[in-house]
Amino acid sequence: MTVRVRYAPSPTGLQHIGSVRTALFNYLFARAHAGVFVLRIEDTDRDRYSADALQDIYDTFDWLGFRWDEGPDCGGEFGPYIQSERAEHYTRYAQHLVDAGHAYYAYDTQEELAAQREAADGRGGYDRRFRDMSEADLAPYRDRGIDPVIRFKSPMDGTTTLTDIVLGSMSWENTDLPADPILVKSDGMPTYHLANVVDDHLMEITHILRAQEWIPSAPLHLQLYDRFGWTPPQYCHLPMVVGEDGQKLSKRHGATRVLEFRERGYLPEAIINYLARVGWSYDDKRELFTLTELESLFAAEKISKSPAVFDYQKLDWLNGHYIREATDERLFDALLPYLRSSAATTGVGDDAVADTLRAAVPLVRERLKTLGEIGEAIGFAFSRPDGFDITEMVPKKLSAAETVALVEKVVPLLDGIAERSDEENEALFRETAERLDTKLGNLLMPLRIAVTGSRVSPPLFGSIRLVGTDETQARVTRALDRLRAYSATNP
RNA sequence: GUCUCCAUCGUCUAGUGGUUAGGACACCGGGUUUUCAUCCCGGCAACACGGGUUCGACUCCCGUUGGAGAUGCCA
Repeated sequence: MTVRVRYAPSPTGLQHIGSVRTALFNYLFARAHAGVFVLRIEDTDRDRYSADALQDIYDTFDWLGFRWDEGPDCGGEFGPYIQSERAEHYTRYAQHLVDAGHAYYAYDTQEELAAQREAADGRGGYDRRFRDMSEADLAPYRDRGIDPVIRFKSPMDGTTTLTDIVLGSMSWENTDLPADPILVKSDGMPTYHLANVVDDHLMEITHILRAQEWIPSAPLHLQLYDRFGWTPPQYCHLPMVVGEDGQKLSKRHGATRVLEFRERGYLPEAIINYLARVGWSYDDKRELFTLTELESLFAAEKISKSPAVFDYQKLDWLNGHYIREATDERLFDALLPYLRSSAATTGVGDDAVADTLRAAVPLVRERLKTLGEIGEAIGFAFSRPDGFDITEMVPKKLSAAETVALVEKVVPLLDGIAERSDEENEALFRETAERLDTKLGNLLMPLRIAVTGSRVSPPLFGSIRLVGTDETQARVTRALDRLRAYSATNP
């Protein structure tokens, strides 16, 4: 039997990093077993439906670069793959359950249910009053003019046992379970419970990999399979992804929406590599995995049971790793949009930005954790840094006057500096430092500040090449003037 | 409250009765280096607690504590 798994998001919100982890595990599980990965849109909540959310699903996976084998956009023999287009199935099977005496119509008003819930002190407790009501007793309720729901006749004794691939076996006393959950809402739409069971069966899903938050509803699903006379799929509940406080990951922890990670400059391979490792491991050594490698290495047996904290720092490290590993062309293409939209390049022509970036790629690749940092990293190449504190130019253990003297000696070396190779420049500055009996750093740090405006920058000679000889000389001259003025008033 | 699940360094984790409890991120030192970063080397740091079972428990059982999820005409 071929393995068939599904990712079944509901288009009510933007794709969350935790949901996508579930999608990834499903995808990898399918690939590792030469199976089929299905995308099914669970849009049975008409109130919360959002077209943007639907589009976000497609955009997210386009970006991440892994796809489903069957789905609304590519079809498949088990379609349609959008639940709102499958209404006939749910009503048919719900009616089947009613006819077989496993479900019934209920005519409660929202107010009555709210009152019951309050009386039960938040403990659920539906009173099941329509469960076995006679036709005669039912009549007045039918005339209330409200659209009924269909409720499941949940068992009132016995136990239900779930066998899970990662968690093992767990059992519930049926009396502890919610009383007669709703299968079909008053608007005629199925609830998740009915729709998911019917669809998973019809679509011949063999394994369900979903987050542990679904565990409490698993017994209901099992009971439904039983009433339908179907064999349930294998369950595999995935550990939750939480924030550093152990709570469900949310906005206050940082980015949670997947495309937000793209906006911040994360590479899809970093996201995939990171996500694969939260709640799953390969062995006691390996951290780096490509999607292709994961497709053959993934094993459900290695999924962990306990919740995992989303570690943004580790993601940063991985992202830096993949940035360093990218080819120049790839990195250039990836970086360009970030640089263009950066404040550092406002008013700069597209060609000029691209030319500068092309030259800067080798300079920044080992210095970036995210693509979004590019503007900050080479902003000095686009506009003259004027705001810096002039005392920054003065190296440790030197006075302002001594620094002025040193920089004056260096100015002649600036002629044609951007046209010389790093090796030539380095040799030149080393000779000079030796001749002046000072450290190389004492020559270069003041220059670095003058040219880039910061003590932290890409390698000096490369940075100077981005700026050009003329502009470098202008910046140094200007900084030197400021330093002289400072030196005069602060002897 | 009730039900269910979970519990190894700060974090992600390896470990399946006998290990100096391993790796990675982060952090702290050191080296390379024109700053930063990269890279290399080193260090810090964990089996929640209490009972059992056993010759022997991080590993098995029970309890406690802690955490999480669920308790919807949302998924």
